[in-house]
Amino acid sequence: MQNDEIANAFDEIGDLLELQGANTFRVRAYRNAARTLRDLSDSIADLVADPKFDLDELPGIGKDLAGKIRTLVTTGSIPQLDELRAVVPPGVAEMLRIPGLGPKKVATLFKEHGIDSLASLKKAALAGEIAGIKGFGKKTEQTILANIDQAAEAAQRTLFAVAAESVEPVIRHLRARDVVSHVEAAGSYRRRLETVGDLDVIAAATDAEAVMDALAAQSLVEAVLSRGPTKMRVRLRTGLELDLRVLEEASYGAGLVYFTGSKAHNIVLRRRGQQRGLKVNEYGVFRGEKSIAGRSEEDVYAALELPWIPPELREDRGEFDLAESGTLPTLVTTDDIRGDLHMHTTASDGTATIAEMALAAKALGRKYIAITDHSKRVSMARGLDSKRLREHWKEIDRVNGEIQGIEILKGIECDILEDATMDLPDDVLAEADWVIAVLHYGLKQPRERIMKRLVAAVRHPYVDAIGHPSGRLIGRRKGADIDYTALFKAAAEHGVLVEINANPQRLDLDDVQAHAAKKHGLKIVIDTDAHSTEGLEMTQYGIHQARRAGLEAKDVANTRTLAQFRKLLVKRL
DNA sequence: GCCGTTTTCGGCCCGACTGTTTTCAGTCG
Repeated sequence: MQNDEIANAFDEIGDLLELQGANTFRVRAYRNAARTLRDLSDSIADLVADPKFDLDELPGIGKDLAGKIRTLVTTGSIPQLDELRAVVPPGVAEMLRIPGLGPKKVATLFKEHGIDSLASLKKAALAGEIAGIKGFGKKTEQTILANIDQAAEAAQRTLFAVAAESVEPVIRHLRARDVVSHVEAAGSYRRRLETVGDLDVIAAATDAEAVMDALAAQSLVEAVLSRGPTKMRVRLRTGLELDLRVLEEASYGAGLVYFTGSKAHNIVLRRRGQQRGLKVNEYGVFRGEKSIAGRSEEDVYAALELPWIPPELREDRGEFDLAESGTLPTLVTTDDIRGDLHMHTTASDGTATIAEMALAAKALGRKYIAITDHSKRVSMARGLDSKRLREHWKEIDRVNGEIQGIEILKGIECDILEDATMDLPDDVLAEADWVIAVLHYGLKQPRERIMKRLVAAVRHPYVDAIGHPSGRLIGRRKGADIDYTALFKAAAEHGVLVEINANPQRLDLDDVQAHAAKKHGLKIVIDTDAHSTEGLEMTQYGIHQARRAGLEAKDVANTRTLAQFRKLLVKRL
């Protein structure tokens, strides 16, 4: 059983308990536990099986929840969840997805009016029966009708790179206004999550109305959804919704902290404030009525006796311990990257030639690249067989001799076949400068077979790195079922690198696994997997993921010079 | 249901906005 499934079960218990009007702190305990489990790199099923490990050592997991995890892993179900499901039909929890309907209102609809699904809710709303219910009204009924059809679809999150195209023009537009002294995107966008739900923008200005007017006039804004004295929510033409919050300059830092989140990080900050007799909110840090910090983020953290914490680490996943002990990492940046070791050319499914890719990479400041076209198994992409690959490598040598200022390595993205053998013969792979082994096919194989393939590749004498390990496509395809602990142990033993693939749809390894890889002593390589010259600019997305994993430049192999990089390829020394 | 620098009970983060109310509950982030 995967960690996600266990976390989802706890989230579902939280939802169902909340609908029953359970104690809110009890509900929160289930949600906290779900978060802990979801952020865990180790397989929970393995931890359950490990007699030396106590589950209640995990944060937010006590005796009771530890028992429920064990029950779920060993029996496949939790009796409490089954009982809750029997009392609350599945359609009731689905109603929670409609904006404006929370647990209290949904409980009223279900218990007092027998509405138990989105379909029956829609019918009642169309018949005008909702407006008459106590606590409801005409507006609520209209909101339900306006949102119910899209609520039937799963909550959509937007890839970071796509969200950037919505929020950056808005930021530029507001920044150009005289009335605005500072403006910045906050929320999960600023934390560089791989996907964002909605956008948060925070501005410092004395005239909030003028800022909100400016936003309303921005060409991307389709509709104003709500507007108060300091806060406004709009829907953009791209479909994303955006919250704008306007604060005075003296509160800007506190507001930025508050709206950057994460929620879990903020809760720890405010609790920390409480322990020091301080109140922390979006206006500042207060001792009684008196504000003692708020102008900058650094002030706010300092008032809580902490150094400034980079947004990418603000998840309550250990950053407070690092901050307190003065051991926060100096996170890797795009400027640290010297090489790009995964890209395609017209030889397989890329759109640019070797020379075009090399010159574009050079223009971005790269000192070395590896050309890694597909191997023959990927026939759709015109993958290379031994003969074509050797010819391709000759061409690479020729171009390498012609272009100054960047070194081009002869590489290959070689498939690990379903039977755990490599797609190209050993004598060919031996001639490469650099071999990335990847799974493209058979991603749905059971964990045992997936691991057999990955471990075989790691042990192979000429494999230097494992590329996009899981093969996932965010929001579209679940990755292979991988035992990451076993993979990282094997990779460490054989001196194999693991990739963070910077393609915004992949970002594979993810932040949790990349952090775990670092703890296993592995070096990570951040590659674009570019299929065009423009694709070479995707390094930044991989950097985001690496920063969220807490990686420093020294943890990333391709921050090194080519000579130093080659020394990491122990199999080729 | 969890947890401990006010510790094994009694707390558990904080405020804006909306809609439905006549002073506030519910929802959201």
